[in-house]
Amino acid sequence: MAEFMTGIKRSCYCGEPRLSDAGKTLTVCGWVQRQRDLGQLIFIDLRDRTGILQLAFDESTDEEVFQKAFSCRAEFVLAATGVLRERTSKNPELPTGDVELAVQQLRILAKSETPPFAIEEHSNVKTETRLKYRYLDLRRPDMQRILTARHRIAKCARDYFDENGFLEIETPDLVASTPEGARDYLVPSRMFPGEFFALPQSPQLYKQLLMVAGFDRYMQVARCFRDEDLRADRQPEFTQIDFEMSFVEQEDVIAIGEGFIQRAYKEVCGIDIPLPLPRLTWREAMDRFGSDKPDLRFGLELKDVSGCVQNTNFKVFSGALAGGGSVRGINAKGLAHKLSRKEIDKLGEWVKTYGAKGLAWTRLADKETSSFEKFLAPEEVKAIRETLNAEPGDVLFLVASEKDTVVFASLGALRKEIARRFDLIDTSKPCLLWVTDFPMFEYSEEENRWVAMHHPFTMPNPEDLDRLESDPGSVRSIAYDMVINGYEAGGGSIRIHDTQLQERMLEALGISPEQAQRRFGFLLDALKYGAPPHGGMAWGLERLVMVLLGVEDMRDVVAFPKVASSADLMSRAPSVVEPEQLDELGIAVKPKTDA
RNA sequence: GGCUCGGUAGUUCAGCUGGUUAGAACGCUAGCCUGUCACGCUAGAGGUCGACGGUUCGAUCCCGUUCCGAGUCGCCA
Repeated sequence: MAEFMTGIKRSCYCGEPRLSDAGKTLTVCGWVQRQRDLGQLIFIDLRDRTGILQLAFDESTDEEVFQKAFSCRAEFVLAATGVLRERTSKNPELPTGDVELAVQQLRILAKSETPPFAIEEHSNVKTETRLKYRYLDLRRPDMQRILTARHRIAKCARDYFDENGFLEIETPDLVASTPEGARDYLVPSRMFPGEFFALPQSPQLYKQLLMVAGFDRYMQVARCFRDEDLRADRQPEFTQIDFEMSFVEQEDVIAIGEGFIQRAYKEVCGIDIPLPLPRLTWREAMDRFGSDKPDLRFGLELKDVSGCVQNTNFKVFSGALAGGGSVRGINAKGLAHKLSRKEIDKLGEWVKTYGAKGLAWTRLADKETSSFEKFLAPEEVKAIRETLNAEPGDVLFLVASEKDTVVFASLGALRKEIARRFDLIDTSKPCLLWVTDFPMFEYSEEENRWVAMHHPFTMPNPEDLDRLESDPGSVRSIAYDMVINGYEAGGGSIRIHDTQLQERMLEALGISPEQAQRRFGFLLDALKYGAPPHGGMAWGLERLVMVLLGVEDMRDVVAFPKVASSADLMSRAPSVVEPEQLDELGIAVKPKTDA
């Protein structure tokens, strides 16, 4: 039978008592980390979210209390009252290691079954088991630390934006579905059978409406939902630190954004981030790093060698150039003796997953070997080597494709892989930057049309406006991403606040006025009633926690995360529902068909 | 949807070319122990080798299907 808290009150956390508190009568509550039974002497390490305190039971302990201590097992929940005293043998490993509680009263508030895994730091238990018993996993000190830091980052955001005149305003979680962008999670409507709400992918439309409504500085810690496949750094439900402001241009938003991240690093990590943050245009980021979220903590920059093989007879290269693509390469400096022929071949197979047809390479070891130089004229080889600054001991990697996107994706990934494999990343300090001047559109092969790279409400660069219809691919937008250590930590844009321009944009995207009216007519209407120039940005809170704490699995920064199939292993969601529930919603579920 | 990897005791793992009774560590249970702190010592319990089917005299091992998990490509305005 469990005991209760009747008549007792916790006086402090387990991690708090110090030698200076010796002699005080304390009551602590927590979980049994470990019980050590030495016969006539029992020690119990009691744990709560602040730390561990040793409880001591000896010949001075009441027999009944001693018997209770004897029966304690891992994860029992205790309340212990006693006198804090100096230890005879101290434990320098523990902040409370100079003292122990000589227990006079002990209540077993709850017993516990033997936990499926030990509740301790750095536990080496597979994700599946941890997630099934997430409430136990979260008892571990590292998880408690992460969620505490997550709270502090969110609080820091609220403080910072509050101090800068922003109001936190909640936008709805049941919204209209907008097929642009990610797949929506749908919620059936009971009142309108056959109709659906969507869960928001972001508060985008609503925060723009708040600008029209005159709340010229808004922020929100907003829950967002995207029904897409998961990754180690992607969950289907996540949180954005979102803000929007009126009467501003890009520089104003960037200044506010930088200010927040500087403060978050200071408050959470104690790290000073110098401002302003460095910037790269999207073009430069792609050309030099093959990525719109480049990790600048290491080199291995891409070089365009198309010019060196302009008139080459080598069909792989000439074909790529003729098709409108390029030939680019990176120089894995000094790695010739660390990268075997076999490993290079494996990398060649690996880049194919990014659409590359292959990987051309030259290994400048004692004996030079190359997969492609024999097909080139000597002056072409010379030019390539010069462009890549090739020296003995280097390995050169080249990718040619008719599509620049393939060249960038392959080399960008290869660059990261080599850095990771050979430990070339300087992790001593974080690397933050802005990537600006994103293209307005990207061509969707799937849909056979231009789609908005950011979203359809993004302001095009006024300098490029005349090419909106004639050459959409060349139009830049007033959009910017904040990149931290190679993660897209946040992003935003200046929005279109002019009705005519917004209509022109939708037309360029191939969205008919009727479609537009149906999907986000309320925003288009609102723009007609005096919309101020506005813009903003949002960070992924989970990404921020990951990058600030150096955590690599997003599940570790979410209290109750989903697994790759987007299921919850603990609650077993999603689950089938009662036929009555479906009836009420007017929904018939298609029976599973055998493949 | 594609590709790759994994599933063996409560946990983390080992298990050779298919062969008698599937092992280790930690954990767990019991006993002993007055200064431990990853206590120590002694003894013990604990297995549908993810599931189903096939090949075989014989399958944890080989084959097929399937379930679950991980990574990744596609996807993620």
